[in-house]
Amino acid sequence: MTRSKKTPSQNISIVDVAKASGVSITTVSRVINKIGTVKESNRVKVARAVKDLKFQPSVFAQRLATGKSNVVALVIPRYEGVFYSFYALELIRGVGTMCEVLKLDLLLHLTDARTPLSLRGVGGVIFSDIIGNRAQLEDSMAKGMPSVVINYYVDDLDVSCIAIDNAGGAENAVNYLVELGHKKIAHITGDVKTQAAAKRLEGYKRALEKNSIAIRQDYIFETDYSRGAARGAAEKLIKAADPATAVFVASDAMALEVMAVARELGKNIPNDLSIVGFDDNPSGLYGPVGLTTVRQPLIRMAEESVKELNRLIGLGTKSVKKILLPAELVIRESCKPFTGE
Amino acid sequence: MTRSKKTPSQNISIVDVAKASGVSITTVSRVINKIGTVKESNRVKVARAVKDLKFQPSVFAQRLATGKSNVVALVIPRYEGVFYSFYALELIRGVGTMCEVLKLDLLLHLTDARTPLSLRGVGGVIFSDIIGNRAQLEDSMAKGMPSVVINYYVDDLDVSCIAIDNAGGAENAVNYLVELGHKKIAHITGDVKTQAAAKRLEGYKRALEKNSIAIRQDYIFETDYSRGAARGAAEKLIKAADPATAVFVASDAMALEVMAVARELGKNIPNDLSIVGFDDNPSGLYGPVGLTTVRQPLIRMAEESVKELNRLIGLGTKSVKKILLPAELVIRESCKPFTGE
DNA sequence: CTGAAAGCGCTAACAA
DNA sequence: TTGTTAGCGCTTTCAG
Repeated sequence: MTRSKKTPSQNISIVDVAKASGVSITTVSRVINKIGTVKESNRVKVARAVKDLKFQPSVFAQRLATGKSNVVALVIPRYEGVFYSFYALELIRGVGTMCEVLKLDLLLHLTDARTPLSLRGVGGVIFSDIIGNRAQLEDSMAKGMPSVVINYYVDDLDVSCIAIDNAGGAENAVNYLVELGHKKIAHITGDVKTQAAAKRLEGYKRALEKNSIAIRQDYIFETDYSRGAARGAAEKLIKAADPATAVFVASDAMALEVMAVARELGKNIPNDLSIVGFDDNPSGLYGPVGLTTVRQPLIRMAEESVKELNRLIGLGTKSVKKILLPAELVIRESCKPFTGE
Repeated sequence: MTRSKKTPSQNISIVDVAKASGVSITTVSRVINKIGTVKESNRVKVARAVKDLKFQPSVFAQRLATGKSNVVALVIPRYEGVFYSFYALELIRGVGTMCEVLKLDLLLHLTDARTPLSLRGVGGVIFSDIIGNRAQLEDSMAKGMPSVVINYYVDDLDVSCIAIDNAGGAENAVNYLVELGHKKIAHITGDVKTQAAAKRLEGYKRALEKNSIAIRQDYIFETDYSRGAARGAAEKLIKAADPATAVFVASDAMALEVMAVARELGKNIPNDLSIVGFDDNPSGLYGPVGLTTVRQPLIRMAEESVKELNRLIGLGTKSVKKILLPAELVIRESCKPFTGE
């Protein structure tokens, strides 16, 4: 069985197109790559042959010849809390969509932080968050690989990054509660191993300080972003001897759980407890009272990261950009002014 | 500026390794590809050179030379309801993890069903569901591309597929309700454009028929899998003149919404309404009463699909497998025997 | 404006 | 066991 033309487009190469259109392969290459210096009549001939033969250039040959790759690797730490989230899906959606637009190939790497990444054949890398896998980032940079980090603001490395202003967003949320008259404001954190959760906690503290409200350790509940942990925290929070009148929760998913617990314990939201979440997860819209929350531009962050990476790949240079996107408060119905004494 | 060795491993080629170890590139190639016919002493020499030089073969050159590609494309229709789900994330996680294990590259395609897929350089394709993009599947098959479809049982095409027994799972769920004594059993469907939702509806009807319970159109509420739609359906269902005593809901996310609505309307779960969901979404574990549901082995389905694709790619043949994975009932607290007259 | 020819880095007969 | 050599399909000088 000789290697015959089995499937159209499978074996059609630039040579076939060249023959069919009566020019050299060089000229065909020029047409493919839209290099202007081709006589119109030839361009048309080649174009028709390409159509007729359903020719699609081999990406491998192209990449081998040019040494360039338009593969974008998206690296997501296979970290329980992080991956199972609204965040992960939004991210993949944003990055995926922008890659389709820019004609980039998206390679997905779900990595345990330990194994070194295989970056062969990759043109650039997007690191989604940095959780224990800083070594992978540094490795990538050392290889001269265009890299951008998202959802993590990298201070001490010369790398492009795009993150959300988590501290600022948290501060807005808490300020809002303060303006409503609350003084006893609790915080249910996310997993503080993530920068996002750590920054939200930081913003919470800063807002209290600026408003001269003492920080009470018994009002801070550390969790891992899971609903189970949120439930536990909520129970403690509500049953406390001197309970808070408002709570800022590090994610909407958790905030919804807090709402549920409150209701089960006979509390009314927002009359007995004001709640602010973080994410602007559409789930927060349903349920009896809309969840007041902090909106993070996740899709935009994801899209920007692809654009930035594309810029870096194209440029070949190392000009680095650090972007912090604002997070904005979205007021719905889960907060009430504090009317106690 | 000449093209000098900028970064180690960037320009190291098989030639360098051959020189360093004093053998031909062929021998190096043999060592890389673990072809046995190499004298041990040479194998060691080459291995050391590879280590020292941090040589990593160029995947492009390899693929160009062999004509093979180990890139797996995962095609997910960019379809609102589908992508925003527990399902999508589990799927990506399962496929992603198995690809890392089998050393396959995972290419993610979020596609609108219209644009023809660019499959150049891809070794095989996994179609997640088929929603309006059957043409893409047929195209892929026509090109002789190893293809497998998941979450959609394809009857009429000679293609491997792995799906969940949605009809069977639904039947189990409804049978369980019948066994509990319920006669008025409603169903809130998912988006029946998806096969999964259609099959669940089918299973619901079949179970009723087998139990000689008349199917009532006013007990069937069609939705699009969204929480908003679930809410609307739940309100109608509960406020109906002759309300059902039990409901089988096509997804856990929706079932949770139904629970919430019921509570808001002063109903007690499970005393006033028994609820069964579908998915075994961990969210169903929290909340005051655990959600009885149908567990689908999503991760397993995802993993199997990669294995199957890998088999097809390796085999080169066209032996097709069609697998239906069982969906099992998980009993928790959201259902009670019917004690009415 | 065009084409010949030299690679890109690797694999796979085929000889030795 | 090993090495020689001919491609894989395309891009890119460099001469026309």
